Amino acid sequence: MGYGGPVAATEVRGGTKARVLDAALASFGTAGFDGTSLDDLAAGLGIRKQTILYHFVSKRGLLNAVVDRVAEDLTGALDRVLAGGQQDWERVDALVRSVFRVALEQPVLLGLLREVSRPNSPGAHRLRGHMDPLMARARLWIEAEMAAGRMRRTDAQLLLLSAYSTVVGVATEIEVLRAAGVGPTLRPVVQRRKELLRFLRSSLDPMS
Amino acid sequence: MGYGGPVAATEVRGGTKARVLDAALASFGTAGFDGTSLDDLAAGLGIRKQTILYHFVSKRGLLNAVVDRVAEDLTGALDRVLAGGQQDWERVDALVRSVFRVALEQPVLLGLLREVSRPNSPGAHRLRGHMDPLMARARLWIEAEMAAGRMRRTDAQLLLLSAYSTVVGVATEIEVLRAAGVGPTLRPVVQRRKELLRFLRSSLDPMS
DNA sequence: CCACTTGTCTACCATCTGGTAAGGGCCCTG
DNA sequence: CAGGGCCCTTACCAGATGGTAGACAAGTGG
Repeated sequence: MGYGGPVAATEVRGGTKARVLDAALASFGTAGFDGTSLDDLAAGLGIRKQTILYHFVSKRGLLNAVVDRVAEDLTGALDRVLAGGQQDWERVDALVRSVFRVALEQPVLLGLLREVSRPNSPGAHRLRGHMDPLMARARLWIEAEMAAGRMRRTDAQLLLLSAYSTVVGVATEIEVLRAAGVGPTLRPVVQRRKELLRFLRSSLDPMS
Repeated sequence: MGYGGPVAATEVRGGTKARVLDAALASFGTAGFDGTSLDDLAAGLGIRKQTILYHFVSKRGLLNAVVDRVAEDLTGALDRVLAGGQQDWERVDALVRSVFRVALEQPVLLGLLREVSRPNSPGAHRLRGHMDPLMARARLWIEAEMAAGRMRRTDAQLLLLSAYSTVVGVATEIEVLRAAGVGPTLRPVVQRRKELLRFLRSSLDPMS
């Protein structure tokens, strides 16, 4: 069967489940959920579709697992930043830079985020389950800062959502650029980061 | 059959073809190409799927027609602006405002644009066929302005692609906001427009 | 050594999909 | 009124899709 027979049955050659997860992330992020067939996905891994279903029960289950992993990656990166001791604006700056770093290191991750951000998309609900607490937490922090006079008063939620969609929009930008045959996409992405930081600063910095 | 029988055969009640086109635009833009089934689309219109295929030959044909219509709408709006006599920066400003106006009036249009901007997406190629000449035209104009010293020197193509993906990104933003239950989306979109204009101005205005 | 669990496979299925073939009502024109 | 084009329909199909059932190999623990 290509790779050399059934092998040791109990999860050898690098963890089938993890490999499926990676491939699914890439496929969902580029071809979309509907555009991904379990048969093709399995074939690409030298595996039968039923093996995928064994690990993830259903296609929806696979999507949920992928969403969970992505959310985990992102919140992990954010938590690591929050563990550092930055304050006020420095913290905002560090958070933004961290998210952009993750995004650049794993573009597929952004692709999935965009795919799943579409309303009525399966997985949108699942993603909200991860994002809502994060957003609420950030919102409370910002509002506390505003109350303490360390940040300027503004609509915290709208600010956060705007920042979020900027990040997701980076996925679109990367794809547009690649479609147009433009090579290294670093510069425009950095440009976006700069814009976002300026936007946040001009909205939050008490020194206008 | 629901709406009251076969009716006058020859295209009555508002033009079946146009109605299909509208519904397809909405469905492709929200559910995506793969996520749209001709049966469902037809059912939503009180029509049989074969009627759709009669008018558009195939699903791909339908997508192409939808892409063509969207491109037509956009280029039409742009041409109308270009017919006006603005010069230099005023022309850029008017073009950006025009595109954003169309985008706000027909959000579905943006949805499709985003869907189709995905590489490997069917329709991506078709869209490029419409966009490339537009882009080339804009690029030549900008470069002429730069040569004449009326605009600052910069990478025109990258600038245009960045502007384009900003507009497409608005679709993501609107969807994110709606998903979060935020009501009127006017303000953030205006914010994006402002950002884009500032970006263009700071890149192009010879008076730094 | 046997019972059990785990991971993968083969076989099969119901449903849905885009698409073809063919027919029929309606209008226009000769 | 006969013929043909236009619009939409019913009937049907081949292929792909997600999912179920069951077998089989290999490791694990008593």
